[in-house]
Amino acid sequence: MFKRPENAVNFLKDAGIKPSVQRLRIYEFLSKSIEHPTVETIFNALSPEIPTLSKTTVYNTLKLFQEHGIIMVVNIEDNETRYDADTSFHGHFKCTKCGRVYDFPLSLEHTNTIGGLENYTITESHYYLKGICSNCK
Amino acid sequence: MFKRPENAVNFLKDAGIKPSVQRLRIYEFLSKSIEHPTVETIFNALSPEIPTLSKTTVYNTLKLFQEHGIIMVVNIEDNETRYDADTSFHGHFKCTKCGRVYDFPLSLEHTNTIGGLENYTITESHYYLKGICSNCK
DNA sequence: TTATAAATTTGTAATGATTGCAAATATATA
DNA sequence: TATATATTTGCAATCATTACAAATTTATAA
Repeated sequence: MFKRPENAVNFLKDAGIKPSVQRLRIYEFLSKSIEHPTVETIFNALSPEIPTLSKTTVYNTLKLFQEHGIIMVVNIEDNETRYDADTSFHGHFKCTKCGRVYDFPLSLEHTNTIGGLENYTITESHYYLKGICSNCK
Repeated sequence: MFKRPENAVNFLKDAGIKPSVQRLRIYEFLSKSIEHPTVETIFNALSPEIPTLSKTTVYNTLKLFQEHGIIMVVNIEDNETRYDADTSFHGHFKCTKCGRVYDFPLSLEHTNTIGGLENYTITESHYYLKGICSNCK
């Protein structure tokens, strides 16, 4: 289970990112969210608070976060890029009915028991499932 | 390891798809390919053989194949959608250096040992890794 | 075979997410 | 306080994908 940093300012600083208002709000929103929001969702959610916010800033900021390794990209549908503040090894389940994306735990054994990749360096691993969630049944 | 159907005409028919020239060539190309091609790649490869081929046809055909369950979408980068004729349970490894996408075997135990998804119906599972392949090291 | 209907393919225009870029603003430094 | 640097912003450009209607091909019925 993801434990979101209680002090986002220090968390960003520790990651080498200067905590501007925009960056802070975007990180906070993402770390509080359980829905794995898209750029659109983030932008719409923060626009009221930060009326001058630009969508380009959201893109820039998320890219910056990625480069510093504090968020990950969730690529399930080819037409919607989602973001996740939880960078630990875990899986995603997308319900094809309600569209929600859920997290689920995944043990590291999964990666370790993979054959056929001897001598490959693994830097990222992504696991996702699709189907119908219990709510929608 | 994927065993490509030796008779593509019958394979398409069995899947309920009328085997037009375009559909046949596209399926054949995809099933012979090990590179998990994009629409662009497929289009460029087949244009010489089928000079009137339209990119829209490639899109339409791949969507049709998906709907009939004979191909799967490989979504690793958010800006490149790839396709795979192998619909069996297996993983993908993308080398971030050379850009190639490799298959690797994955046992079904992986899916079965997942906790936290009791009462969820799973219809699709995708597993991919990123890193550096042995060739690039 | 020939006319007619249905399916498929095609080209072009529209859409929509993402990126490039340069101006504007804010922050840090001398 | 002036100057340099970093950040944000808005708008235009790009690029993959989709919508759509015309053109072509294939199947069906007379």
